Amino acid sequence: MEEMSNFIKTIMINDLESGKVKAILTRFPPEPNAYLHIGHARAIITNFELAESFGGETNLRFDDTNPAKEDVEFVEAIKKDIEWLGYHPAKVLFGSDYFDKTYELAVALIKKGLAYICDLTPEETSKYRGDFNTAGVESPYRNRSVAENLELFSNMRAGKYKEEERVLRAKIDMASPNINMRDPILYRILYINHHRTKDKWCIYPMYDFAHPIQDAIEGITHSLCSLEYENHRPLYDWVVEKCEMPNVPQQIEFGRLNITNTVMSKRYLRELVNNKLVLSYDDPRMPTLVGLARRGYTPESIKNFVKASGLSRINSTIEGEMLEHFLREDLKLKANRLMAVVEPLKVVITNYDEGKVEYLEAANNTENEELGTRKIAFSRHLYIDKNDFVIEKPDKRYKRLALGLEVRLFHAYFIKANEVIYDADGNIGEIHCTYDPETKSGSGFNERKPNGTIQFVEASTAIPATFNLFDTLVIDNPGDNRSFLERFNPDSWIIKPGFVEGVRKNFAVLERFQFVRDGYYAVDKDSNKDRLCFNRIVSLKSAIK
RNA sequence: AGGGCUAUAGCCAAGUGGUAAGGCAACAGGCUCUGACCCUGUCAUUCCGUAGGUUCGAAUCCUACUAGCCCUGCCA
Repeated sequence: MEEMSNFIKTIMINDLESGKVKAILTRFPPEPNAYLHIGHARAIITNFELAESFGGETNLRFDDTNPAKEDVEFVEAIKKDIEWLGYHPAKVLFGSDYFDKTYELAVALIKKGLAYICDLTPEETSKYRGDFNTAGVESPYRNRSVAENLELFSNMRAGKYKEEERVLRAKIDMASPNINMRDPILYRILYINHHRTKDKWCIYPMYDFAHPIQDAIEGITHSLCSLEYENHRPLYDWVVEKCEMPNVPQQIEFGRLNITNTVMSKRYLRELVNNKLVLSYDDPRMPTLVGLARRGYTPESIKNFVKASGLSRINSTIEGEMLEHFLREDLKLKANRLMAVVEPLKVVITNYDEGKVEYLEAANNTENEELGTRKIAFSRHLYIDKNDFVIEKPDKRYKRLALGLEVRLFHAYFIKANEVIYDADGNIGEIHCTYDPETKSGSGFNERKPNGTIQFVEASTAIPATFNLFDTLVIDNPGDNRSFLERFNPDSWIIKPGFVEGVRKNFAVLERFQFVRDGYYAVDKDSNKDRLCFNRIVSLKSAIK
């Protein structure tokens, strides 16, 4: 599990050994325009873990060069998410911190004759750019004098032109097969209040110009980004070279991470929230980090998942089962395992005194003694799960309760089902059982084997709970022609009322239950910290299928 | 169509000339006061997109082909 992102690691090792770099410095550069999701986790974890493995560091730098889309709400949320994952950026920076320097470098480029002010309209610019099969046509403004460019650029900054009236362009090659090199725009005019620099600027650098400069200024050694920036690397390198940055960062691309049956795009997530199909960005159905946290995912489980799933130059779609596996694994020894009943079925212990309640000792986690024990109630009136009872044992593999059979109630006694009481509709209403005092949990009773072990809760002390049954990630049916919003089915989030055992001291009422394939766990509704239960197996398996 | 990139099992993914790691999923069995967990076994038998070639020897080198992804925002 410690081995990850080998191809990048190899590059770093080589650079360190050859003396090209002295220490590794990476950065995570989100644009503060959305909440982070599990896909971003790959970038965060890769950057931090890789740097750390070489004793290096990682900066958090907000890429805020487009004030039209960005907001402080997101920078705060992103900071929290990174903290939640357990990472500590060496520095927290903003692209806008470098606006002065970026401007200076643009001026320097103009002086070198490597950049010019272009008066073409956006439409004309696009037309002049050509296409995949046609070389671009040089802008008529391409050969303005340095002096004129300098004056025009200064005027741009001073707010003498309207938006879209002029831009600063790099003078590279209009015939390049890489369209990014056909005199890319470096600066555009935007009369928008920036969330940090307010109205100081009315011109803003484009990503392609700002990003390499920011990396170089900070001394970033390896600038990791996703595959779609491959075509931008020549431009990235051009900027670093022509701006004569003393520090030369290296851009390395890697594939994005997707999860099956999950929608990850910012646009769709935003639509879900804006159309109120989910409660908010931290709705448990969302693949955002805050959503996953609310569903009970631990930072460790996400980190282990990302590390184990590796990294390559391929956009991967990993099965959701793998994410769940790492959650189960992480929770296995950490979580207190309480008992719960999703679909309650009344059980009356006919040979137990009415009104008496006894308390039995139960391990909070049978695999981890350190989590201690708790007292659980037992009385004449109990609930078990409907799925744990059938009239007649269907086959030898059936390990639950049936009429005439005996099972162990986990942490308590053997009970034997003697009679089924039907309700007015003819459905199974309750079961009358007898218990055997000699089989008390921990007594070492060994004279006969029960037909399995099931969970229960004591009726008078049980706490009503809400179970979210299918609150998986957002559903996406690829073959369906309807719009994404129409395909999203909020009802896939099935909520069932049930009970959780009610005797415990240190936990608030549990409200949200997340089913993870063969087990489930609950999240404390207030603190979001305590994760409980990892027990009930059978009924959930059948419920999910 | 021009350019760039990628192709290893159902899903991820190691491997860079020496005879296909690992994880998830799946299947079979064992154990069990949770049918979970745990344990055991099976899961690419000349095979690494296809076809050729070089070599004593290739997934790894060469050639050709095929498929997929990205690129014509004053987004990032």
